[in-house]
Amino acid sequence: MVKLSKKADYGLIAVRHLSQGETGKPSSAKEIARAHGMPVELLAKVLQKLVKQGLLVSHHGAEGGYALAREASSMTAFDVIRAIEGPIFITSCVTVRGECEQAPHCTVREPLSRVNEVLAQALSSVRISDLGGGLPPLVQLEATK
Amino acid sequence: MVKLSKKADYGLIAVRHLSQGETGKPSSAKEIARAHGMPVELLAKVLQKLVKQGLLVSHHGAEGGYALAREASSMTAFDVIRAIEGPIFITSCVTVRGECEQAPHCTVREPLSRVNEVLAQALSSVRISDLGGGLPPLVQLEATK
DNA sequence: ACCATATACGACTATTTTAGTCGGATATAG
DNA sequence: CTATATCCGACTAAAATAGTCGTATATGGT
Ligand code: SF4
Ligand code: SF4
Repeated sequence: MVKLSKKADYGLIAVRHLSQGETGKPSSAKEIARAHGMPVELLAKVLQKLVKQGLLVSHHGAEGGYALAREASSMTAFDVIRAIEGPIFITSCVTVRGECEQAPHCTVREPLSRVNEVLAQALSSVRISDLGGGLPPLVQLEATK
Repeated sequence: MVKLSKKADYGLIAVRHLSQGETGKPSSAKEIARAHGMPVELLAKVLQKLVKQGLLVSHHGAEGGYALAREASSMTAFDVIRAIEGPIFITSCVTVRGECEQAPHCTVREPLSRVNEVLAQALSSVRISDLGGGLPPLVQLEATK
C-alpha cells in the first residue's frame, strides 16, 4: 500500500500542535501525546528525530519541552515526513541489499519517478501553518486528569 | 515509507510486458516471470487478481496465458495498482480494526487527503502504453534455456 | 543540595504487512 | 491421455512498523 507511517502521522500532528501554542512556551512530549492519545515514548522518539533534523528545538529539564525551530509558514509537510522517514521513493528500486536486480533494464522506473516528483511537490505545497483550522482537540483533555 | 509494494511493481511490469507482444497471443505467467526474474507463483497470483478485476483476460490450458482485456492506451498505472492493492489512502485513518481513534478531531487528515487526490491523479496520468520505450529486456532470456 | 520533570538514546519485544512457497483442483490444446 | 496452464487457499519466511523499557543527562524550582 501507499501510505504514511504512524510515526509520520504523529510527527505532523505534533508539529501542528506546536504551531498553535504561544511561540515562546515549549510543550513537553507528554503533553502533546496526551492531547492526541498517542504513546508517549514513541512520540518522544519522533520529536527527537525532528530536533536532530533541525525542525524543532528542545529544552531539557522541568518546564522544558519542544518548540518549532522556525516559522510554521516556512515548514512543509514534506519537510516533516522526510525528516522522519528519510528520503521518499515510491519505487523500491534501491533497498538495503543493493539494487533491484532488474534496475538496469526496468521499464516502469522512469515513469514512476515522475509520479514521485509530483507527490513530493504535493507534500511540499502543504505548509504547517495551513494544517487544520481550529484549536487542538479538546475532547481528550480530560484524560489528562 | 511511502512506496509501492513489490506486487504492484510486478503487476505494472507484467502488464507492460503484455502490452508489447502481439495482441492475439497470450503470455503465460511463467514466461513473463522468467523474462523479468520474478517468482512465478507470486506473479501468478498478481495476474489472477488483475483478471478478477477485469484488467486482463486469461486462457487456460496449453498455449494459454494472459492478455490485456482492453487497449494499453486506456489502462493506467492507477488502475493496475488499485486492482492489486485495493483503494489507496496515504493516511491510515481507517484500518482493519475500525478507525483511528482520533479521526473525528484530527487536523491533518483533510490536507493530506488533498495530497492523496494529487497522487491518484498523477498515477492516473500514466498510461500503460506510455511505459518504457524499448522491447522487453533481453538480458535474461537465455535463462529460459 | 535535592528533587521533580524533561530530553536523549539504545536495545528490546510485539504486531502487522509483505514476500514468497506449496499442494492440489480445474480447464484445454494437441 | 498428457503436458501445460490458470486458479485458489493455506502456509511459512522475512521485513517493516509500532510500541516498550531502562538508563543517562540536563535543568528549573524549592
Ligand atoms: S522493478 Fe524497476 S521500478 Fe521496481 S524496483 Fe526494480 S527497478 Fe525499481
Ligand atoms: S491521525 Fe488523523 S490522519 Fe492520521 S490516521 Fe488518525 S485520523 Fe487519519
